[in-house]
Amino acid sequence: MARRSDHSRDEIREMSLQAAEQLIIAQGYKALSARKVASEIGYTVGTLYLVFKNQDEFILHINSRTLDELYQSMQTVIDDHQDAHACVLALCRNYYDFAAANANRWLLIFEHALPEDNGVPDWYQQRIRGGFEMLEKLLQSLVATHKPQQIGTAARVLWGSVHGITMLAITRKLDVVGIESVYELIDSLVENYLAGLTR
Amino acid sequence: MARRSDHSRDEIREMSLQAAEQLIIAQGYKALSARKVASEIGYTVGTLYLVFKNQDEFILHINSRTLDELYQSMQTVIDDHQDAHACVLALCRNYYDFAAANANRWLLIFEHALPEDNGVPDWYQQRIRGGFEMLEKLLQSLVATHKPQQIGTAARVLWGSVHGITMLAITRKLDVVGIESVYELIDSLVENYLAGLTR
DNA sequence: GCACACAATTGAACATTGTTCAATATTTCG
DNA sequence: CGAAATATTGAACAATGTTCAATTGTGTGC
Repeated sequence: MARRSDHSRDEIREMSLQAAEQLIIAQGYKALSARKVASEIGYTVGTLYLVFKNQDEFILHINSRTLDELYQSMQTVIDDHQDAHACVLALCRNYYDFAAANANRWLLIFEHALPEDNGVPDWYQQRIRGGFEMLEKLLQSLVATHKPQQIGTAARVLWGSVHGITMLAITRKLDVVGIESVYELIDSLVENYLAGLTR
Repeated sequence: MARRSDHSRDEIREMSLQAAEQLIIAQGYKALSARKVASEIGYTVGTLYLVFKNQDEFILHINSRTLDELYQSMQTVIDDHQDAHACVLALCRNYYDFAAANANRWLLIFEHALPEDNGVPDWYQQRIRGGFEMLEKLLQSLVATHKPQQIGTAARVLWGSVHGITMLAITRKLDVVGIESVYELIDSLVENYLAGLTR
């Protein structure tokens, strides 16, 4: 039996999350199970329930870490660009790149959510808001003449659209095979939508 | 015991699919289970496996029926509009309306798909293609000067974008509560993207 | 009408899942 | 060193998808 001082609660949390991520990366979210994670970190199921309330909360934390990584990669893109227009385009491509490179973890974020999900905790709702705010700042300098509300709308349209194209592309529902690359779709969206906005 | 002549295989298929749809509509896709469906139609689990290969195939048929309904509603919209521009806009709104009105069944279409899904049967892949073709025809008359490949791209961009906005709206990930309605987002997408295309 | 063969249907069985919690092992403290 | 506190276990429960030998109903040939 593992001794109680071998690892702190936080260490067990961290180990569990890492083990879960490895499982998901390697075999997809359906392969995730409490027993597998527990045995991977050298503990048993019961211990996991000391540290996470239940599987929902566990997955919420996994998703939160994935979102953190995504936002971090977005920040890098923002830091690398002077021109706002080029930056928006790069950000949208980056969203697809991230999703493609981390498909299984990224999919978990959306497989898990239910329509009746009123119970999503505040800290998670905040995480979601984070992405929009980055985009809103950029759009603000791009279409300076627009009202804040219009910019909020534009940010949501772009975010949702790129998300949709990415989602369908990754789950192979776009009926696109090599002919048009996903970049082409994203570029078409961004260029034409922004052109329409600033017309 | 139900007698063997009480229902044909096709009747059992139909009854199973209807029972499953009721379950999903009422309680979401997670409430779907072979035993529940079986007991609902007055048979037992084993019978279901005479009629469907496994749960994956079962869900595929449920989704196929949902897609049929969606396409049917799209066809109605198309028949009701003369003007191509207005028709595209109405179609996009219709996509959200359908998804909102049939949230649980519509979500199942996307919860179920995996990235490694090479094994999606042809007849299902064809069903997916159906949506694009409707949109492509419309866009053809709208941006007649464009090459067929560009129209294919535009159809995929619009489809994916509306899908993404709809998905995030329905799963409450758009951080939009009343302020901007989803129609506003869809209208903004369609008007500005089409304006960009025809500029 | 009866027995036999065939086919439809069952439901027990298996492995696996999330989750709980009394029992146990280990550490800490007086 | 003994006792109290706490960390950890793992058996137990209900539910899942899936299989398949056993059973039961039906139709056919005599």
